[in-house]
Amino acid sequence: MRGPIYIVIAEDLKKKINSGELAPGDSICSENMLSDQYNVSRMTVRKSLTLLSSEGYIYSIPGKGNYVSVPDQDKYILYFNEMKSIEGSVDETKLLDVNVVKPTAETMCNMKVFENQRLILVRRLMYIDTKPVAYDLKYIPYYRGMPVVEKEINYATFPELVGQKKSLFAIRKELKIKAQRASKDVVDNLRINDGDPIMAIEQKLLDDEDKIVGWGTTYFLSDYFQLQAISSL
Amino acid sequence: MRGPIYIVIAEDLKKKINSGELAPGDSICSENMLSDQYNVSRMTVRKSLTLLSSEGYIYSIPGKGNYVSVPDQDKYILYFNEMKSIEGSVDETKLLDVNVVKPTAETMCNMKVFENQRLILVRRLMYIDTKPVAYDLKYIPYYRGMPVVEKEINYATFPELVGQKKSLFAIRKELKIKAQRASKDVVDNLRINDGDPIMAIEQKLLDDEDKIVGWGTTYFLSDYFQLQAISSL
DNA sequence: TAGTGGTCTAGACCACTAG
DNA sequence: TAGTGGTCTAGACCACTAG
Repeated sequence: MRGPIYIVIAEDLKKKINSGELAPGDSICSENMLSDQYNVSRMTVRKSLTLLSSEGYIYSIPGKGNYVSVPDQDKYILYFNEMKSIEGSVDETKLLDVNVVKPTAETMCNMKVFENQRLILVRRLMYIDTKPVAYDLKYIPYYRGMPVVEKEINYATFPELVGQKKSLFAIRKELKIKAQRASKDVVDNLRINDGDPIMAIEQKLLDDEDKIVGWGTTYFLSDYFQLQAISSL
Repeated sequence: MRGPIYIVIAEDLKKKINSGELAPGDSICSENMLSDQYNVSRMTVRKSLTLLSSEGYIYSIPGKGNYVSVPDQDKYILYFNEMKSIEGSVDETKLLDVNVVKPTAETMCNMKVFENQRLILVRRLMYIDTKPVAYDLKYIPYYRGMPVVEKEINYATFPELVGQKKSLFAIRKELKIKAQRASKDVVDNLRINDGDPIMAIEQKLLDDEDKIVGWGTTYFLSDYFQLQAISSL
């Protein structure tokens, strides 16, 4: 139980919250009371409370006091990387082709672009033991003079493909995860049977101005793919 | 750009990181230099840096300095609640049955219990427009004298079923998400065709001593189910 | 040895809450 | 009006880094 005092105070409060002694909505001793109890300055108490607040345990109402939060039961941390997500990891990635294409109705809608805009379409296959286990389609807005270097594309994840200019900090990502029957395109590329179950993960990449800088879907053979998530907090 | 000075300093640094002016690994001006630049006390600068650190933008090496983090590209925030996750939301939940059962090989393995332990098995169906769209199985360790009140179970989420004693803060959860063909049990309950694609979400609940306090799977009709996640940071 | 971040103090002033 | 949390200061001492 050694270490900085502010950690000790924070741990003491955490214990009370975890045990249920302090329930969601309950108020916590005022900062002045805590600094008396622990015989520390108010700033040290505030350091403990700031920590607990940033971890989601408490919140404050200025002028009133600090209170125990209602834990967000539905929030999870998910790790996903289309190049690393496959059980046993991918042996090989094969770049099928890179093309500049006209937008379809689907891509126009999803990427919010007009008919005259051109898109780069990158198609890849991931293999385990020479067996294709994932099929990957990615669209990136095409601008005149953009270099499309195939060598760089092969092993790059989506943000790497897109974020050459901007800092990776500035790129937001959204995932949609669904189970579905394999479509004809997927059946052909993964050499599976019509209607086999597939895990489809759609990725959308947005820059700091909310412009869509990339959109695509990875189709995973369901037997080779599983996502894991853990509760945050 | 008004507001507390420590927020201004933090936003200034964030801008430099987002624009790429400060790249991952780069060192940040020392706390003393920043307090000179902004004409504030070192404690105020430290407040800015603590904020950026807790948000994942920077980290510090004591004795050396503060540095820009390598952003965790693969980390996402996922919201999931088996009672609210269905597109258009569930109209009705039907409790099929609650039974005290002997553990199977599967539950013994997943819940780390022995043959002599008994389990409560709760089976539920979720409906939209009288159509069953999700089938839910949950196991909870049974202890003598445990009340099994059906009324309370019907609309409860998993943590609510389990966490009556402990604080909800103390319960950790793990999800496994996979696409699969419907098994016979699922086919029968959801009244679908053999082999239809299903999204299976397995939940494991652990208490603060890492004991497994609940385990179960929800099988969603894939047409009615989609998960969304957004990049954290 | 000079500089760095980590911890802690004792004070100040503020806006806000609630009796 | 007494008490609360929010911001900020000017100092102190520490262990650590790196020349």
